[in-house]
Amino acid sequence: MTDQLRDFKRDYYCGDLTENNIGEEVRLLGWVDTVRDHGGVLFINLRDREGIVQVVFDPSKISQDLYNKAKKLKPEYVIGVKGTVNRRPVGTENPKMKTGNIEVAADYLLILNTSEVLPFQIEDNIKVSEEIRLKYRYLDLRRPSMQRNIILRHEVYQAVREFLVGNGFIEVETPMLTKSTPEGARDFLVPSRLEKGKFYALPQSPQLFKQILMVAGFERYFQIVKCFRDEDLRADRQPEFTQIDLEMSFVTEEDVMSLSEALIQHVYKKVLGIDVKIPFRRMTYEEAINRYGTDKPDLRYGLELIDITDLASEVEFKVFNDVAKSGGLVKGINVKGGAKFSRKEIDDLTEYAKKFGAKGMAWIKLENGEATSPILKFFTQEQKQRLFEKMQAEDGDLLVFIADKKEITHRVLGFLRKHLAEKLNLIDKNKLEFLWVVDFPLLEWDEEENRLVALHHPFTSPKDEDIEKLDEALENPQLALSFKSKAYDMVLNGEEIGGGSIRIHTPYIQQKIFKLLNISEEEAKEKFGFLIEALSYGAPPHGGLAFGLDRILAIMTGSESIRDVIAFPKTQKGICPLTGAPDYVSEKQLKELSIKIEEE
RNA sequence: GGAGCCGUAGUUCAGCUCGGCCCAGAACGCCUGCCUGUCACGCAGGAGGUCGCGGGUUCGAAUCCCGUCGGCUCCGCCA
Repeated sequence: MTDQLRDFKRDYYCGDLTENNIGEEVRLLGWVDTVRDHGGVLFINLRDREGIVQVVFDPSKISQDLYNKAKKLKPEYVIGVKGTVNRRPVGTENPKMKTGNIEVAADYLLILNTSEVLPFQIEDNIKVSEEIRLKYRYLDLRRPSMQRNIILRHEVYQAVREFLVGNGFIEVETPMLTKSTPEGARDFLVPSRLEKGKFYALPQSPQLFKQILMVAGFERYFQIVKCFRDEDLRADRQPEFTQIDLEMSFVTEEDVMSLSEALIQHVYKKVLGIDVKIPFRRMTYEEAINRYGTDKPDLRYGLELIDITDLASEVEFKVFNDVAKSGGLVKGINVKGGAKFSRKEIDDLTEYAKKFGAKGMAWIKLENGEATSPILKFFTQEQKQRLFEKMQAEDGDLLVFIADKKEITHRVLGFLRKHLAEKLNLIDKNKLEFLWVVDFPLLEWDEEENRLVALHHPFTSPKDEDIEKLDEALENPQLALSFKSKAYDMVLNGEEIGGGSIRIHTPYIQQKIFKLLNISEEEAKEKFGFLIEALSYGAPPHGGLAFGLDRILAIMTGSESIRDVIAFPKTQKGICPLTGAPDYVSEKQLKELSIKIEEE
């Protein structure tokens, strides 16, 4: 039988007790962390949210009943203890514990609940599969490191609110049951009971609502909000995730960026005490792709891409030559110190490159004053000289090259660069390299759908100079591919942690963009009619941004995956091992919704 | 849709290459006893396993083959 709590109240959290409490009688509540039974004196570590303190049951000083009761204690029993805070006897202090100089001599014990034997121990640095951790998430979350992550998350919410409210932002909730939109990610659908055959969609983001709030005249909106995308999962992608969403009226790109970086600076200072320097570096999309092969470069290390297409067009090596002359791109990376790689390691790099679409990878090893390579025989002495100069090659380096269509060369080298940095341990984990990537293309060509699609989203404003060319582009879609948008991404250590844009705020430009995207007038009206209509009633110029809160937290806490900063995440198959969701529902429920399950 | 790694006591793993000495072993946890200052307490003893699941090969399968399920990482996908 367990005891009732009745009027037993806690005086302190375990971790808050200090030497200043010595002599005080205190009541504590918490979980039995560990038990050390010496046959005589019995020690337990009592744990609550704020920490751990040692509690002593000394049979020579307490009643037989109390001692016998204490003997029953096991890990994770929930107890209340009354006792006196004492200084520990000289020589028995534990410098590893925050409360290691004191202990509580118990004279009263409540056993409020017992615990089954645990599937894993409640401590950090345990090796347990994530599956088990997620199934018993309530135990996993008792571990100090997980408690820290979730509490840090809470502190970030507060810091965000503090900063944004202080800057005139108004927090508004937007609907979770909303309308499916054709562009973008796959929607999660919710069947409507009252409107048979119709479906709500869970929002991929509050994009349209926040724009409408600008039309409604709120000027500055924010929300910490769940978003839903029914796409495949990754370490940094969950089907439901949290955005810090904001939108402002009468602003330029620069206004949104400077406010956003100030927000990040505030959060880092407030939560981690870290000074982040602003303004962040700005880099155009074009520069990012050319130098790093990606639109979210990790600037914590070098390994930049070097263009040797000109030289490649002259050499006899057919692979280089053909690519260079047919409008492709030949680029290389100088892997400093890479000459120590074995032939096997270089072959592995080639295999890695092939995974991302490369047909092969050329390489030159510079070791002991000699150059080893399968391709150098195609180079004249003078060409070699120029190549080494361009690559800034020295003894001990490994030069790797990819020759392919522009997109593939960049893509492959972008992945290779990251892979090499990890392999060579070039990444300083303590560094924070923020940057803004700006001047994104407005549109890109979708091979599958055979039409132009928005790179960001279809409400993103083109640059002013391109707005003037919209009519021309409707005649000649090729021209549209050169358009730049007023979009910007915040990148931290090679991860996109936020992105946004200045939006289109007039109905006629929005309609032209839909036309460019080959969205018919009927479809545009059906899907986005309310937006176009809203824009026609005095919509102010506006723009905003959304941060991926989970990703920011993963970086702040040094977590490998965003699952470690989400209280109840899902597995890669979108399953919640704790609750067993998703699951079948009753025939009755389906019938009410007029839904029939088709057997495979 | 595709690729890779993994799946063996409650947990983390070893055993698998080359089938039999394995009706499977270690550590931690658990149980019992002893132990009056420990804090990774100690000491002695003990319990605990559908080797993910199904099928096949074989005299014999944790081990080889096929299929399947699950977890993780990645590609595609994710405005």
